[in-house]
Amino acid sequence: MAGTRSRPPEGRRRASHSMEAVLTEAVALLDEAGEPALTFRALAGRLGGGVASIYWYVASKDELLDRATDHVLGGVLTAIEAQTGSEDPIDDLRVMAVTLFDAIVVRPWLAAYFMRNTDLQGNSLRLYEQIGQQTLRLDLTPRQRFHAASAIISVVVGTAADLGQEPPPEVLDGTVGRDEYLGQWAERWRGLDPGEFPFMHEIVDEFEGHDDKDQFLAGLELTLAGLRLQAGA
Amino acid sequence: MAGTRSRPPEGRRRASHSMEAVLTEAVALLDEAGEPALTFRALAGRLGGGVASIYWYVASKDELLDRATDHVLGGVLTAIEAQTGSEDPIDDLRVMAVTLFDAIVVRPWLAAYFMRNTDLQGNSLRLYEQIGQQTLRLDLTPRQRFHAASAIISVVVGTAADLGQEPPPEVLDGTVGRDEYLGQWAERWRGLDPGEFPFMHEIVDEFEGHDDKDQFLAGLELTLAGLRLQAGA
DNA sequence: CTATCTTATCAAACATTGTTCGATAACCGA
DNA sequence: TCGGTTATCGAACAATGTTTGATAAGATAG
Repeated sequence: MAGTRSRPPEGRRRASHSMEAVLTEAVALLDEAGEPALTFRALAGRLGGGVASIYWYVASKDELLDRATDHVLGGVLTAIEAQTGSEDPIDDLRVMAVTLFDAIVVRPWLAAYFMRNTDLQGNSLRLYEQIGQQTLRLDLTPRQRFHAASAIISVVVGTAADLGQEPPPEVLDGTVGRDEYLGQWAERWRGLDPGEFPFMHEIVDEFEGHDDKDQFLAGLELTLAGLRLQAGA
Repeated sequence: MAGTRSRPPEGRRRASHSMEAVLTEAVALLDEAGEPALTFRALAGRLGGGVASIYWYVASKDELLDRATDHVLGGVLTAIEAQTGSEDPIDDLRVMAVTLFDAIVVRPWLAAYFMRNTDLQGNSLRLYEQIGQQTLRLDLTPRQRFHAASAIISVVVGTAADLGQEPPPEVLDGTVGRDEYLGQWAERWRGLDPGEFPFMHEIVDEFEGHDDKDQFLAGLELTLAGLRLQAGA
């Protein structure tokens, strides 16, 4: 049986990872092609090692995604902390929400794992704390503060997830521009029965060529206006 | 080679499906154990047929999920249409949002595929239209109406997805009650440094034993208040 | 220096998944 | 009876997350 077993390849060296490297490469894969691109084999290839090695650092793919999420959330958090300090706590809340929103737009995979993330700890917890601290400057009850902070996070994540859904491949390939894509939907809606779909006809012109960021800002503003009203300011 | 090939089993009859049956069983599987429970093999087993047969009705799992989502959305839509007609359009909006929210709470898998659903048509389109029609009764610009309807959907789906995330297995198994589960988080937060986490200490009592529905209603009310303000009513 | 334990790596196998292929039954109009 | 469309199904395929057992490399103790 000698020779059957694969003898130690002399030229081949053992790879040496680190948690930092694993997370960095994982995030890179996620950024390049989204969630399905992050496979253990692709990640192992990037790290120049074997597949099973990754399991020394994380116990499962879920944990890998949790850690990757927390990893990038660290950057978002420092960006947010550097921008607080306005006179108006509502202005601060707006800035924080926008910063988080922008981060999710750049990394659409964040939204999905922001929700699936039951562990309110680490940077996720700190982010929640930062937003909540602004509500401490408003004249609210503890319960209202609890609801306000949660509502703002929901608005950001909900809108970002809704708008950040992957466009169909023909848009990603660049064969069809975004405007053209929106135009196709607009065209379809214009063909609907005006009696049955008066609203779609009302907004189809607005939809065509709309900006996602404006849509988010408008929704955020509604929540902030309600909050300001509630605080009696 | 005669005999090698599996000869037609005489007692075994061919199964006969239908699109309706496929979707019904698919929804049943999703309801019982969420998204991962819906596999083509499990579905085929329920239908008493072969795996490949399902591919005559749907081209992929994505399409299966889209159709299943649209299927249950039909029921939500009729429930919503039966409840409109209040004097105050904002009251109607609230009822519609709550109805949709309740449907997602019962079926947490809906939230995920509500967002991934790029095809704004079918019942999804009708639902959007129903919500939008209420904004027609408010004194708003077309753009404001477009943003308002989108914001409400985002609030509902975002909050439902956030709150409807699957609790850990120990809660599902019933070995640990929900109150006990919340209590464990509360305990952890109480151990945080009060100087660094003043907000968490402020709301930990509210969090313990809170109701998800109340949390949603509070967030929704903020958006509706902002909307009412914008409409100048 | 040697022995031993811990840390870290890896190839290979395993189970499960979505999907495709080719065959073939069941029905139906001519 | 024939031919074509509709519908079903077993078997195989490729890709995935995960486990196993072996083993190298480094640190630590004797």
